[in-house]
Amino acid sequence: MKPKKKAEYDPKKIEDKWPQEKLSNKNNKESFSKGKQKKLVAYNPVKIEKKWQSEWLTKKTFEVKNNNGKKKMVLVEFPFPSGAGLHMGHMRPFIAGDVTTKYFKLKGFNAMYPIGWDAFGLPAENYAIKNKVHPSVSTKQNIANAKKQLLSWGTGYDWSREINTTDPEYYKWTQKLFLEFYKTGLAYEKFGEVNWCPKDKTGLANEEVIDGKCERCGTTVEKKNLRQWYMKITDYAEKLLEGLNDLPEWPHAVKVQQENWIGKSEGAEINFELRFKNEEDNKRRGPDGKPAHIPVFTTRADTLFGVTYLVLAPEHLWVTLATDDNHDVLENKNEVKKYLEQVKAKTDIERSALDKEKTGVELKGVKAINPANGEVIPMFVADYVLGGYGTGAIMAVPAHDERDFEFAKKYNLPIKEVIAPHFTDWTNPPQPGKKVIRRKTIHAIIENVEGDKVIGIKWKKYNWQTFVIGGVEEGEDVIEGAKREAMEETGYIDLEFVKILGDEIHSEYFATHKDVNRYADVTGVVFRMRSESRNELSEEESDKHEILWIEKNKIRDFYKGAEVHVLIDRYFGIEKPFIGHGEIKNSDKFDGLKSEVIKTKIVESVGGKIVTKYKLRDWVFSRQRYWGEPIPLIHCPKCGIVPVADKDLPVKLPEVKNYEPTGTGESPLAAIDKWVNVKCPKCKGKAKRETNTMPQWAGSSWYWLRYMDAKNKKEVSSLKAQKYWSPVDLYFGGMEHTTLHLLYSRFWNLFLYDRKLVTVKEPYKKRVPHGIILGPDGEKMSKSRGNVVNPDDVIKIYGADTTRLYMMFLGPHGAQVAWNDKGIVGTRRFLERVWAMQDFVSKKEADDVTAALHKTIKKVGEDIETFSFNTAVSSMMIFVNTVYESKSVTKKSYESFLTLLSVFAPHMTEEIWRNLGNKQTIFKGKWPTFKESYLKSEKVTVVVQVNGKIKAELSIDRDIDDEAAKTLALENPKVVEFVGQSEIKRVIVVKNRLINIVI
RNA sequence: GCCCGGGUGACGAAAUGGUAAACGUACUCGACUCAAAAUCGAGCGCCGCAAGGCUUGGGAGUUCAAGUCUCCCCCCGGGCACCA
Repeated sequence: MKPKKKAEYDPKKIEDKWPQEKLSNKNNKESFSKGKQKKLVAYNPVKIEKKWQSEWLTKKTFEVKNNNGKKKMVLVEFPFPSGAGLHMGHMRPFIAGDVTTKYFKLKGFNAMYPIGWDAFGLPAENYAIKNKVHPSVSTKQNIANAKKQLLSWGTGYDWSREINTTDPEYYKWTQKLFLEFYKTGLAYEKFGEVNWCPKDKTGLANEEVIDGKCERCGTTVEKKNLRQWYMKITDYAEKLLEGLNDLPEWPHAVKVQQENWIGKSEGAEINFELRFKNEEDNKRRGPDGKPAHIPVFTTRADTLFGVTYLVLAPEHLWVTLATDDNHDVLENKNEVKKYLEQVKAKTDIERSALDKEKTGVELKGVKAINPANGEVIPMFVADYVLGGYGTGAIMAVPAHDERDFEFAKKYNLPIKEVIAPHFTDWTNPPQPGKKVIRRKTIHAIIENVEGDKVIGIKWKKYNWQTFVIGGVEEGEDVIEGAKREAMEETGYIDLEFVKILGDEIHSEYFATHKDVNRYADVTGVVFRMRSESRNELSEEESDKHEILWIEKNKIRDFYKGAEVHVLIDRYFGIEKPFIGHGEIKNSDKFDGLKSEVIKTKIVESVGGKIVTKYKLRDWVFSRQRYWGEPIPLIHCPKCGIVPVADKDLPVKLPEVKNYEPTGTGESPLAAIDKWVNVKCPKCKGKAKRETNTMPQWAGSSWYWLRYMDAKNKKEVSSLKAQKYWSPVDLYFGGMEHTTLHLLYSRFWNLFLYDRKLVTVKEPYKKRVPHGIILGPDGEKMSKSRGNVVNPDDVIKIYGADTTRLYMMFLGPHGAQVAWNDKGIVGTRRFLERVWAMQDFVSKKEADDVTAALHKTIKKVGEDIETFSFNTAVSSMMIFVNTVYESKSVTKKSYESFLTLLSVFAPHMTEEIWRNLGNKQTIFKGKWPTFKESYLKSEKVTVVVQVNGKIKAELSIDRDIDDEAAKTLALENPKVVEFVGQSEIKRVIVVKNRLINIVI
């Protein structure tokens, strides 16, 4: 544990260092203003920012209408309004989205930037309990506060579309959509073991358990048997996976993470028949007419002949039955029962700890039969096999699976190889079109007399380092061949054969010296020198390579080829399972075939079936808490579960005093008799409401649809509105939601698409993840660490424009960065300089300024579209620096520049824009266009290299032809000096950039 | 262990295979000032008085040319983790 530097952030301190008056350019106005005329008023963000914020709000500057030209919809994950307010982590994506949307507006798009409140959930409820206010009250306060913050940041949200998941007018539709799932059978009730957070006192979905801990509060999750509602997300596993292919603009990392979470694996189910000790048991037939059997799931059916035992998970039904009081097939029933109890006592984390030694117990009295070869094999129960995946039973192939190997070693079970290792040399791969020659070859390891070193061959021509290698000739066996090669290549003649290193392995490569592709059947052979007697090496041999003595422990460093590691392992007596693919052996009629291609054939030959499995599990959709959407169902003793009628939606949360979680697995709503007891909508008899509520993720699973049609009283979101706005063009958010909200909402959308309630399959065209903002100490911001920086404090000191700009300048949007005030003065200075440019406005400007402006227009536009906000800011700084060289700029250029800057620093640019005499807001203006012709200067600086090293710079005319450039370069005195009398082999000219002279 | 990102000055960082360190911070010097701050101007990777040489985590390779491409290794961040 290294000591961590404590956070040093203290707004007070910074205020001392940078008090308002120091930051404002009280004095510098004199130094810039050319004396005469009126004096420029100092830049004062406090005054300016408030003024424009309220004007934009009252004039509805950022509100958009439906069906109003080319659209863009920019979404940012809507915030949870916590008691602590919005933090730096919110600011980053919110400002990025704001910059981008404002840019689209100026580009002429009807660009929507909506916002709302994801206000249900545990934190709100816990906060309310702690502060002894009703969550509905605290939520209202928190929202008001967060809204104030957002406005003070200068964001351009469309407030006419504001939503709030806890508003009955909103959750009415959440409930309606839930019923849609229910009616289609995709929401179902089940009693069973679920993840339970003892602190939050509620069940959790798989996605909410991270490293065995509650995603919200970090408490270790327990298992509890409960009645819960589930969403059948597994029905959509394939569609969720396939849909990723339709999202070319999503980041690779996000797609990979979702793909892993869905965890598709294609394999086979194969039945293993059982043999009992008692013949009577063997005659029994199951309901399917078949003898007793265990189906196993495997992705490596090609290794079926290598199965040496079977393993069942402790939760496997067969184990449960075999150990109950009604059955008596096991000879060691008590031992097995004891083992099951031991397993049960372990937590999930203990069970899955990787370094843990594998345990298990043989199921004595029962055997399984390998359907491929009829071998009778033992059966085990062991907790390295999971009950919840596949069939809960595996066929163990210790020769080709690490876990099985480990288990087999521990319990002394047979290990049978069925695949010969195969390697392709990727540094020197087989070349397409070349002939493939298959040949027996040898790798000979020759030990010295003392036995502490072996011979290594260093090839002079090919940059290889090998053992003695070579082919086995016709009529020789491998030992003879190896001995012959060894003597030829090394000259040593007194060699004693020691051993052969196991079976053949296969290696494919391009044999450069023979110009063919080699498919080598390699055998490792070990010799020991009895004496050092040696023949003279032929000249041919000694030209080819030199002989080195390698210490045994350095062998691996000397010879690095992958296939050789297997031989070296065998040489040192290290046993390892081979998990790759290769040639099949010991497998009857399949021998000699490639393991990748025979899976299906083996499965067919034993009557198995090809199946696909997913790691994804159904989504536990109910919570035993108060502050969530009530599930709109009624339990009737006669009619069963009856959905609440549409006209009776929303089912409102009852206003109650006591809403603390019970911890019994029942929701606090269950105690509210007045609310619970209702009439059955069907038979009108006595019935009870469902008392579980929906999870945190319900309201956010469809919220973007509501933005499109926020005021609709009749439906969730009209298809007409959706047709215009869908899909969401850009979705800013965090990586932490990849397998939570982002997956859940894709699932809802895919389902609603199938129900024809939405118009597109995938809701978000492009996902833009941001790196998290760390505290000044480089650690995750958290109250307990005391390194939380409040954006409001920063704004108070520097102003919103400076803070926004710095937030964007801090680093690449996708990378995590530590919030550090160290550099923020730089962006403030930049804005001061932009402000002071008001004094530079004149009729003329230098050509440099015009060129710089056009370069900046191009760069800022491109950078915003690729979310490279940091470099957009720096290019604007370069422009301002250029203007400061000549201290004059035309009004037109200044206005163009202000428009670029306005998306980052809206307040100040709006203020100057109006000062310049514009009557309308800058945001009704137009994004400037650049002229290609201004981007190019007449002269360019070209670098002259000699052999790749820079020797001189030339200033030459743009686009002059290569020959002319070459001549100029060769005439340059510096170049002449370096080239001297040397012969010039080549000259490479890269237009307008570089000339490289090779001598 | 596997899968994604990363590793570049004192620091945040930039670089279609083509001048490494743009822009900003910090620092140094100069101007202004009685002085300081602010501001303006200049400098600022390392070694060297200089000429010049070296430099993008380490090692190899491809190329006229590598931070960028290929292979091996080390380190940091994130995700998954006995998924058969």
